[in-house]
Amino acid sequence: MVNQEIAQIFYDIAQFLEMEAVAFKPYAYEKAGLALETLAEDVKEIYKKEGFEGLKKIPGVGENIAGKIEEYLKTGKIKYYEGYKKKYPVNIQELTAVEGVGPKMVRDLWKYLKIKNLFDLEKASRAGKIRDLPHFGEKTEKNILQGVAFLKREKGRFLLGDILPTVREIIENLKSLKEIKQISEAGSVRRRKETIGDVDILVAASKPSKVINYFISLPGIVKIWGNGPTKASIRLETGFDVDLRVVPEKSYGSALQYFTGSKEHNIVLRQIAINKGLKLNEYGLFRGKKMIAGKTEEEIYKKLGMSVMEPELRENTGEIETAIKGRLPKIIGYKDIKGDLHCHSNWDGGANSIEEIAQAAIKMGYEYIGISDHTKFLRIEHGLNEKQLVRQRKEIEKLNEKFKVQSSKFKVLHGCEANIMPDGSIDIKDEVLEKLDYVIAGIHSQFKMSKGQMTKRIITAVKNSNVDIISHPTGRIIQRRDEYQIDFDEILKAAKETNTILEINSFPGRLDLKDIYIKKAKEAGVKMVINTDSHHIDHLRFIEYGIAQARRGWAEKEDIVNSWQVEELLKLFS
DNA sequence: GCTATGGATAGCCTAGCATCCCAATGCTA
Repeated sequence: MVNQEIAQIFYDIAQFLEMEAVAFKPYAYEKAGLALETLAEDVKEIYKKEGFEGLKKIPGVGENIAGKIEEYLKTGKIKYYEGYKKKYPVNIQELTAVEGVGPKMVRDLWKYLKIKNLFDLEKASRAGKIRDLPHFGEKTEKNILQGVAFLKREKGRFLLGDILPTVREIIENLKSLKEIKQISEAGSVRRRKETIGDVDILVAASKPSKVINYFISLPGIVKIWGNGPTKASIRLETGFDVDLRVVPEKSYGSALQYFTGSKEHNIVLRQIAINKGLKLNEYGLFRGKKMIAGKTEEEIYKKLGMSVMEPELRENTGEIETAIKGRLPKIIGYKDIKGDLHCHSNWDGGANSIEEIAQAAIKMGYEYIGISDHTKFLRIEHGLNEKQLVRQRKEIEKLNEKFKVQSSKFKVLHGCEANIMPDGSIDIKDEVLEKLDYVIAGIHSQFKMSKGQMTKRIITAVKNSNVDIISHPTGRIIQRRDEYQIDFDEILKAAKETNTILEINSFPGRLDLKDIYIKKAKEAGVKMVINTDSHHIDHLRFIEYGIAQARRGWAEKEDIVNSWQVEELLKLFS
């Protein structure tokens, strides 16, 4: 999307301005970039419909920046930006991505050593050329070298699903210290963002130094970035960084609030505090020198005139205004899911039998489980044909009989994950689809179609009366594959008309739908289902990542059909 | 450069830590 391209340019401009130590403008460009990035509509469309004035309605976009957006839409270039690129022909994002390198350093590295990119930076630091520059030293050079090595190895961000288990382990480990009164993850982990830069852990403790010393001696640490009396930062051998911050108990709530973020959310909160004649920082909420709140997050939000909100909502995407009006949604809870409708069994090459999956689901406290194996087009995944689906149905019926005899209310539902062919048709005959409890349809081939074609393809599937659910609707794979070119609004319209459900796929690398689409679907009145797409019973636990994503998209129980009773669900499918 | 207030001007979130140089700056969160 063109939004992304322009946002990227604005981020670059912000960095160039930082290099020149220009006041306040960098913040303005960054803000505009962020607004574009999180904007659901295409700026091209906005400009087409509402022109220059429409651009100015985007928050953080005024006369000048709107002009630059217009210039880009018309010419594909922004002269102001081209000027800076000429003046500083450096890859600023790449260089500032190195831990410890910021715009001012980039400026000096360019000025003295003509360093343009990561390659130059690595070469110069290896050759020991950086240590002799003014305001640089041996230590800085060494840190830069390590930063470069890390960046080359990882792209710098990790999937939430790869990180959360380790974070929980660390927290459990720290809890063994009796000095620790309270502990929580904070930052993007607590907000359950789909990718995590680094991990923040917050502790309230009586003897901070003891906690810090224990923390920096945890197993699996490969590097200690720094440690002071109240904070420490380490890198684990798994590759990601963990920051620990220790605060006194009376400030735990304000520190948790502060370190949970997001940054944008906090900026607005601080502004609200200032408007009320107060000051908010990580130590508390103050009137003059008097602390009026800080022990809990609840009291801080309350004093600022709103109720406390779930961390997943804190992205400054309207949650503060909504909270002030007292209209925060009651978002779906982590225990609200009653069953998983997207599980692959050993019939299509998954790891477990249907009975094993059912038993695992019962253990998770589910009331039902849906078996949805691939269908015949996906030969590589051992997709089932019509005959096999009929045979599979018999096995499931037998299993359900068994549960009935055991007077268990648990139910196995029979579905499939059929393929949406390039023309939008489904690779299984209607008369077989009709006999299943439900049908999931998804795209597994030919991802690169034009926007018009792809939208039409999906809408054709949505309108098929046998199709109940569209799996991983946008097809993106985090850090690996972009979403398909689609007109999401059109798809929503069709889904609403036909009561078709969109999946929130919980697989850590998919999380598809993503949060802004979930919000849009909810607003459009389109129902969703949170599924894991399990190929092994160990994958069933991924459901929490899908739930997190749903929460980030403000979804409530009524929006998520597998938080419903099985009878309601079957009624919807029929 | 944006926003808010009022029609031109003020204000823009805040603090700890490391490094380099011995008080200030830059980076990060």
